[in-house]
Amino acid sequence: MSLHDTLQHIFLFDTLNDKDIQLVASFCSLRHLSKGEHIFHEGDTADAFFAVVSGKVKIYKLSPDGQEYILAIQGKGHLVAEAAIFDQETYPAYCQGLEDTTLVRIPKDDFIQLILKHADIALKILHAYSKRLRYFVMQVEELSLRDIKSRLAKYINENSMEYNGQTVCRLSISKKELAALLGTIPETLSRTLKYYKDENIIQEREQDILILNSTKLRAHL
Amino acid sequence: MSLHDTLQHIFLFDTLNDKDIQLVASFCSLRHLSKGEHIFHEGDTADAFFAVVSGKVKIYKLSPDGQEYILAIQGKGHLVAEAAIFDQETYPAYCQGLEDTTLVRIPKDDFIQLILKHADIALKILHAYSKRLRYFVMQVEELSLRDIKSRLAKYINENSMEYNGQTVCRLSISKKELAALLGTIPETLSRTLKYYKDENIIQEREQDILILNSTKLRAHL
DNA sequence: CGTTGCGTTGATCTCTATCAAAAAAGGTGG
DNA sequence: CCACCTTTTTTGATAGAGATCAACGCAACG
Repeated sequence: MSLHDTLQHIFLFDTLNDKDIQLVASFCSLRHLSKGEHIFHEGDTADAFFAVVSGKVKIYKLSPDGQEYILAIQGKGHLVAEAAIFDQETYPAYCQGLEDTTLVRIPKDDFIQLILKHADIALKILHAYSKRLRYFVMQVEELSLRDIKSRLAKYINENSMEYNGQTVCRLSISKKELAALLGTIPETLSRTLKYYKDENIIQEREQDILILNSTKLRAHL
Repeated sequence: MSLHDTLQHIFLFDTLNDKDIQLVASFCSLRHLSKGEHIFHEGDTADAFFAVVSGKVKIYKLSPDGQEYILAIQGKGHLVAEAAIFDQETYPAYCQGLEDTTLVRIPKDDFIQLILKHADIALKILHAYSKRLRYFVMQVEELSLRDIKSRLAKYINENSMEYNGQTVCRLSISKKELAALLGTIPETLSRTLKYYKDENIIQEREQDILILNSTKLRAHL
């Protein structure tokens, strides 16, 4: 797929006419990321943000003693680092590919010029910001008011899908990473999963978590 | 001070000419809030956001069992609920006056129209969003990787000022509220303050915390 | 095969919430 | 200004959640 076609499918730009897409294409570029590769590190100069075309990246921070905390995992259609663009000069976290990933790189300065001409794009990115902000408010709330049982239950609940009669949550990330995403450590995650398994609320099968009793699971939310 | 003059001093509008300020004044209004009074509750329809003119408000959430968590305390010059405007329909938290407070109420729909005409205002609010987002990212990081000693040290450090030779942190909120802001309870805050006092790192005097040993304090960050 | 990293399990320890109660601080009405 | 009541703050004792440390099974991989 060409850059032009790719851009048309990014929600930020999907109202633009052909001529304007052409303009956007003139300053955007595709960036491929192998598994484990970084697009940026915390503290790097933030001169661009990204839209995920395919694959998945994790945004994470490191504590002074090296512990990792995952702020978000962004897949197809998500924006990455859009928050760093209108404020400071540097990225506030690390961004690394969880698998082979393709992104569109959107340079800061050109995008600002675009907004000044197309105010409706400003509204769209404001909308994206609002969603992101709401997500973080939720995170803060969770971390300060909920325990790990509850956070895990929420994760499973929100990431499960109906799959020929079964409600399944596919773990597309490692348990180590899930732990970091839930704000805990692998040992505790393992024990919490065991708790739910012992209570016959869930069951593990390869990459999947089968939900046996969604009522009981929701009771932990 | 008239609404017109007040608006001119809000950073969102400080580049507008007199005629446009007139326009903004036509849809904005002043709102006075007594101590303890709410502007909005979680779940209320979000049809406006606010700018604090004087006083102070707290934005907080309640857990199912009634525990309060303060997301932010906003004083003069800050925007309130700007995040709720471009996304969903409802406020995600409560907002209550900590003291007698005056705010400008900015209705959502009119503001969106304004942005479409003045794209530079879009940039300003995007800037405000970025700052807010960065703040929450920091909060999430703190809550998941730092203990309470560290969070308190950070608070004292960031809210202290030089005051004739002394480094002082004025507590403009109650300790109960400070506890809720740090994501803990008053008992634990009290004990943590005691720890720092016993270590001769700080000293309390009326509304103030005197920093006796900022090196040791920073060592806890 | 040895090595390396992930996941699980067990024992222990630390931090923080909870419960209880006293002390201190603030109002309020007389 | 004082007695009274309410709320905040502090202190103590206890319990529980989750981190840490250590060890082991297991799969992937050179």
